[in-house]
Amino acid sequence: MTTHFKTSKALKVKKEAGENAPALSDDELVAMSVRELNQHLRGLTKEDVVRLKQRRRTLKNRGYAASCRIKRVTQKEELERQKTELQQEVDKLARENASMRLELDALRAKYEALQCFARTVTRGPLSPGKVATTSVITIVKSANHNNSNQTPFSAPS
Amino acid sequence: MTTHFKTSKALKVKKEAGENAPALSDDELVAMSVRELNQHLRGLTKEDVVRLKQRRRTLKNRGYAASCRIKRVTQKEELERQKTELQQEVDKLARENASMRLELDALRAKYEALQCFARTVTRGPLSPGKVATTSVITIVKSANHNNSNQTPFSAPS
DNA sequence: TTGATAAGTGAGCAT
DNA sequence: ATGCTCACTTATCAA
Repeated sequence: MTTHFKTSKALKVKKEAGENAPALSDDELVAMSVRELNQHLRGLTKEDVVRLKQRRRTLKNRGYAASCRIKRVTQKEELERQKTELQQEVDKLARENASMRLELDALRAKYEALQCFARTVTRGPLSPGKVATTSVITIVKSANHNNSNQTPFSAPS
Repeated sequence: MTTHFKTSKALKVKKEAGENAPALSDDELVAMSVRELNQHLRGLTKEDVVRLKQRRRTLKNRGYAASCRIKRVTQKEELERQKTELQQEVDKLARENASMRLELDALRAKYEALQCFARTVTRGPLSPGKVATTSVITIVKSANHNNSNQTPFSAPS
């Protein structure tokens, strides 16, 4: 029994070795752990061992190269995404800027008109007040003719 | 003589053919025009011709691959440059925006103070004018206490 | 045919 | 040993 077992074992190992090597697919070989690999390496020629290990390394390298390319395009896309984002922010800020500039100019005009009126009133409260008020209203209307707000002394929105 | 010449010629041609092929450096071969190449191809085996042409193609491809890599990094650098540029523009616009916002708020405050004064004056020109003026000046001073402009009715810079 | 590019291979570096 | 990246080769596509 013992002898039989040993013999059959030895034969079996040899057989497995001879059958396993070609049975290994690329996917299996590359996914295998080192310990698993060593099991499959038993009973192989030194040359075969080297060959198999080299094949594994090559397969691994193939995967690394693919990762490397994917990483490259991903980073490029990310860069372009950030660029688009920044461009949108620039546009938004520029719009805000322009509208604020308009608002500022309009307020300046209103302020100056009111200032003018105030001077008139404070300088000569002797002249008829009705006339002074009417003249200021006219100035304000012409200052922001395109805007809706035509109330002389309203708060600046 | 003739025979000698012919023989020497023939030998010379063979000799040149045998010497030219290995004499061609990669740089020479890759820089050569098609017409120049054909001259060097004379008297070569079909196999040698194919081999030489293939070597030329491979060398060219090597150059193409190098261009491709250079282009890749150049484009990436360009993208990063544009990104930096946009970021600077965002910063600049944001600063402008903030300062305009301050200016707008200050002007609004000044405007409202003046408005308040104007209402006082126009509503009750019966009360003493000197008192009303003094009170407005106080308001304006407290409105922009950190700013330099403390003249009551000056233009808004 | 020429030029460009994706995929695969090996060299070499770093962990 | 493993993973990454560069330079090169090959296959393939477009002009």
